Amino acid sequence: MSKENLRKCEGDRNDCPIKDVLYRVGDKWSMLTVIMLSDHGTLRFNELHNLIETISQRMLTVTLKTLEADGLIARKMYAQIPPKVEYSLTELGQSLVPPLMSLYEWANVSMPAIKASRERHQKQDLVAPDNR
Amino acid sequence: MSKENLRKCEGDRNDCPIKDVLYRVGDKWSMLTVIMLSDHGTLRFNELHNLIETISQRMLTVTLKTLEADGLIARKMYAQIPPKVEYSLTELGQSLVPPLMSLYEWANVSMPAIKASRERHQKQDLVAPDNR
DNA sequence: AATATTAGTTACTTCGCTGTAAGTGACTGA
DNA sequence: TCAGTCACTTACAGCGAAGTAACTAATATT
Repeated sequence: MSKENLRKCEGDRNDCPIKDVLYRVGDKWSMLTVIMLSDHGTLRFNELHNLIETISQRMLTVTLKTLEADGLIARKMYAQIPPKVEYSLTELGQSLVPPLMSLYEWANVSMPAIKASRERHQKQDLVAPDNR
Repeated sequence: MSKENLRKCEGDRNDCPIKDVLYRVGDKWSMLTVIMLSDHGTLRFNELHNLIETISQRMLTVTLKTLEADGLIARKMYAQIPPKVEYSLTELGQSLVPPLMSLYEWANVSMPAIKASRERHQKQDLVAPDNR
């Protein structure tokens, strides 16, 4: 059924749903942000900034902007000073959470095996420095 | 249950399973390669190269190397000339397919809405070029 | 002698995502 | 008058992933 679609991935950027989804989901901060909002419901800018300790202000605004432009999060600002802005997941954003979680669970289960495999390969490289 | 773990994502690189999985899965060609192998079972280098039309030889070898180092694919080479090398998914690699597919299905369902949202936002920007 | 085949390697460049640091606006409270 | 708050913006710099193009080994075929 979806096999026909998969073969389209031979093609370029926009025709390939796999590239699509990776481009949307594969950056450094989007998924963390989505998950934080899924976890806490609604958060203000600085609350997000505190939760995702290592993100810079710039990257947080950039991330929030693209997520909002894509309709994954909703932004509600209050006309008051100092400003107050609240972010939350839209329905579309919430629909991302389950597939994301399944990837997350996979990572939790599989990362040990992956890291073990990486180390095995590193050792092999060291053992055979290859005459050249 | 996993909430405790999620909060760890505040921390840095190696402690965060979400960054882990994105780093492993979020590059440009790895997932396409995994899915092609899941779809076709076993493939030779040039067969993969033909299936993923836009990948360069270099990126294909790089991608295959890291996937192999991480234990996601198996590489079997035959001692003959011209060379023959076959790639296939390991069990670990196969375990990645279902979560990947759930993301892929999400993309298929949600991309239209996302693209519509993007266009709506573009228009808004054009309508309000903001006096400066 | 030249060409084709397979599975790569090597050197180099480019692109864009990400990070750093400083500045902004509008108002409040000391 | 000056610092503080909140949610940003802007300009600039860096680095690593990705791309390009040419080259290689070893043999069979013409």
